[in-house]
Parts: sequence; C-alpha cells; structure tokens
Amino acid sequence: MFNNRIKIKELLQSEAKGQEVIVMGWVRTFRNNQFIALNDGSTNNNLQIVVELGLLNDTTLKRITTGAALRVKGNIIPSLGKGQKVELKATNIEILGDCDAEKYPLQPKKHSLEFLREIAHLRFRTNTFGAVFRVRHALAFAIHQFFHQKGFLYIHTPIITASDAEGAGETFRVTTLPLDGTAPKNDDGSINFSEDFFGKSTNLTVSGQLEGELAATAFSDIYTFGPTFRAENSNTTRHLAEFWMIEPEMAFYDIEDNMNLAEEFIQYIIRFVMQNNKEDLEFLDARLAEEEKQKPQNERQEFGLIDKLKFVIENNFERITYTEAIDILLNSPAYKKKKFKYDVKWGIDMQSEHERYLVEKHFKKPVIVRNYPAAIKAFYMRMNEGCEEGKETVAAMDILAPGIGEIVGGSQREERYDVLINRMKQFNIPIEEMNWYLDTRRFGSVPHAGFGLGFERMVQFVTGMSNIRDVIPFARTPKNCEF
RNA sequence: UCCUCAGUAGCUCAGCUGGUUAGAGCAUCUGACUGUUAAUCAGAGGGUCACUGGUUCAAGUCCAGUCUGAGGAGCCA
Repeated sequence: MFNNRIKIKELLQSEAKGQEVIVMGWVRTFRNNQFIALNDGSTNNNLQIVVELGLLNDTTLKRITTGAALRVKGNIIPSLGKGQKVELKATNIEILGDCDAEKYPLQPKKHSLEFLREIAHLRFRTNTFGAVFRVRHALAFAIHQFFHQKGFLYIHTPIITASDAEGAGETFRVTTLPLDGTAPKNDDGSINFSEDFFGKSTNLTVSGQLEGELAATAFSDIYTFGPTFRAENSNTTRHLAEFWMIEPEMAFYDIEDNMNLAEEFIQYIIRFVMQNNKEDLEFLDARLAEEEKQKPQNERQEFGLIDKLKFVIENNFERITYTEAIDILLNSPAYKKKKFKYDVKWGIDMQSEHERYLVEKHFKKPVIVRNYPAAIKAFYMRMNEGCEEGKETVAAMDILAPGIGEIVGGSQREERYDVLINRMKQFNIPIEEMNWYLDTRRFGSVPHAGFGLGFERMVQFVTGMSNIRDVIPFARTPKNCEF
C-alpha cells in the first residue's frame, strides 16, 4: 500500500510522543538546509520537517526545492522552535516529484492575484487560494446539508435547454451544425434548426427555475445547484460567463415564508463555515486586513471579515418594501447633496449606487427589499393585490449584502392561470412553447415561491475576495477560457 | 459595450521636459552559516522596454492603431 500517510491537518492536532508516521506533500520553503515547510492541502498550516545534518547527501538536498513533492517518514516531536507546537523529525525523505526552481512560477514570495490568475492551474498551491477553495467546498457542503435536513429534494435541471423564457440574458448557443456557412437554411436565409441535433434551436441554461417549479409542484420542496451560463459581455468583479447557482423552489410558500427561508439559509451556511473553517477564515481575515491597510482611510471597510460574518449571523436582516427604500433614498443626505449619478423616483430599477447606499451607509447590514414595481420584474412573479393604480407591484424580494450587492433574488410565483397568461402576453412570451410550464397552473395549482443565489457571490462574501474570478477554480469571462 | 488607468528582468515596480552601456527589491544560481519561521550574509547571471506603424539626428519615453490586464458603469446572480 502506497497511501499509508497521515494528513498534515490531523498530524498537527496530534500529541507529540515520538510516534512514527509518513507524510506526503509539496515543499513550500526549505530553510537553512534543515527545515522543510511541507503542505498537503488539508490545512493552510505547514508541517515543519527537521532534516538532521548528514541525513541526506548533497544531491538529494539540492532536489528539495520549492514545489517539489516529498514522501517523508519521521517521528512526531514537540517543536524546539517557536512557530509551531509539533514538528516531524525526518528519518527518511523520498522525492516523489522534482520541481525545477528556475522554471517554477510560484516563488517563496508575495504574488499579485492578477499574476496568479494567469497561472490558475498552480494557484491552488498558495495559502490564499488554499483557504478560498476549502471555504468554497465547505459552503457547497453546507448548502446540501441545510436543504437535506429540511427535507428538500436535490433536482438536476437540464444544462441544455430550448427555452430562453425567463429572458435572463444572452445565451450560449448549442449546435452541431457546421460553422463554415454550409448549415441548412430556410427560404428567408435564416438557419434551419430542424436539421440540427435536437431539431430545434438550443442553448445553455441561464436558470433552472422553471424546471424547478415543475418538481416543486410534486415534491413540495426542492432545490437545484448547478452551473449556469450567460453570454453577457460583462467585465466586472462580480460577473462570470459560467457560474453556479442555487435555486430552491417551495410549494405552499408565500413571499414571507420565502424571505424567512432565505435568511435562515444564509445564516446557516455562514455559521457552518465559521465552525468548520476557522483557520481558513482567520487567514483570509488577516489577508483582507492587510489589503485594507493599502487603501486610503475613507475607502476602508468598517468591519474585518470575521466580524462582518459574525454580525450577519447574529442579527436579523433588515426588511423593507421597495416603496420604503425609495423614500429612504429620497430623504438621504446623499440625494439632497446630489451625490447619486442616477435619479431616484418610484418605478426605477435601483442602481448599484442606490443599493450600496441602503446596505452600506443607511442600514449597515444585509437588507431584504420586497414588492418591486411589476414593470421592472419578470413575468412569473406574483402580482400583489390592492395596489394603487399605476403603482402595481409584484411579490419579489432581493437580498442585498454589503460589498457585493444583490446576492439573492426571489419571488412568490404567479399561480393564477389567467393572471399569468396576461403577464406573459405583456412580456411577449411565446405561450404555446410554454405549455409544459403552464400545466402546473392548470392542474392543481398552488401558491409557491423560490429564490436564486449566485454561489460565487456567496463565496466572495464569505472569503472577502474582491474579484469573482478568484473564487472559482477556472474563471470563464469574456475573452478568457484558459485551462 | 462604454469610461479611466496600466503593460519595462521570473515577480513587484522606478526610469524626469526624448540624449552614453535601461535600474532596484524579491526570486533564481554559487559560496558561507546552521534551531530556522517569507532565515541571514557575500557574490553572480538574467531585458525583442506588449505588438505594428509613424514623428525625430536620436524613442522605454512623443503620436496612431491593435492586443492584453485592472478598476468603475451598464446588464445581472
């Protein structure tokens, strides 16, 4: 058996009684021809391996370079140095994989995140990305655990779809037709997709919500967690062309139930990470504090990372209506001093600057805004009753988080067949193509609700990483599809 | 897609109003030292100044275009 090793995370927690173990990992630094800092990815902390003078010949010593892979046999002893409690006194070191220090891009020094993005295949081996991706894993695990405990079914909605009914942005086309101009054409010159693989025009999914609703109207509570694709030419720190989304959908839920679940959900997964990834968060907290020091005083965040997370799990989210949000903005000093670039009045789709003001300046905590104007929201959101004429609203809700803006978007769905048909007509949705969706309203329709959460934005929020490209292993953005 | 800024050694950057052989820190290599914590000390090597074209006696420096990256905006999750 080859894999008879102990992981470094476990080793560092064990009592040093001279017991013999085997570890494997990659060299982070080799100091003084005597001290190897070894990392195997199980924790951000390195194991210090002590190499006694004379244990290895000169050729082997020279091969212990930054990045080299080692198998080390030794005894766990209390450390004589100050940086760690225990260390491994080596009795045998085997080099599993050499690493040419002159060519290896990761040097024992600070690298910029931009540079590491270019070598994304190697950045897993750094402290920062080690912590980020362990937290990402923990969040994904916590999400499944949360829903599973509540009796939700995990539904796999299709990646390839024929509908762009939600109109949630530009789609990536899926086709097997030739691209050299010889694809079959209709009389009017357009591509004849009836000869394509699926016999119709298809694309990558932009959301699994509509399919999720189908499952929810049978299982009561379901969620999806999968990749989503948007061909928007967005070049920002919070957009990806390929990202992961979580979309729970619940039958017999109204907008209030929906908000309660979303808030409980966010607090649950953050609490999970705080309990299970304490060291990673401490590292990220220190990293962020260091970064903040570089900024001018007035741009610095009020809270450190861990304090921010604590605040979120210990306090209820602020809940306001869209109308109240607009009133707050209209009465704000920022508005009166004409600090906003975009105008504020009832009916507008709030701009980033408005959302940021509400969350970061006014309330200083996550805010749930509900009851948005019907004109600016999707067709499937439920029309509210008793609205003032000209000020019709829908039962939609957005959760806005400090630093990244909209993190959750959801609504109670329109379950009334006639009302839904009217809305679809208003939005020019092809009703015939959506018959499968409308069947849920024809046969045993029930009040239901759901929301969507951008997974990477959540990872950003929890890790404090400012660029979304640094919280997904291999980012897909306009003009970038490496690895 | 729009606006702003940037691209000089492996990395992070300096290089003034154009003017000798383009610099520094870190990394790498060589040697010394040996309980170090991004070890330390001494020395060495390392450059098509993003690319293409232009202005000029002379371009890393000025101009135009292209490409790439970053920040902000829009779209949104």
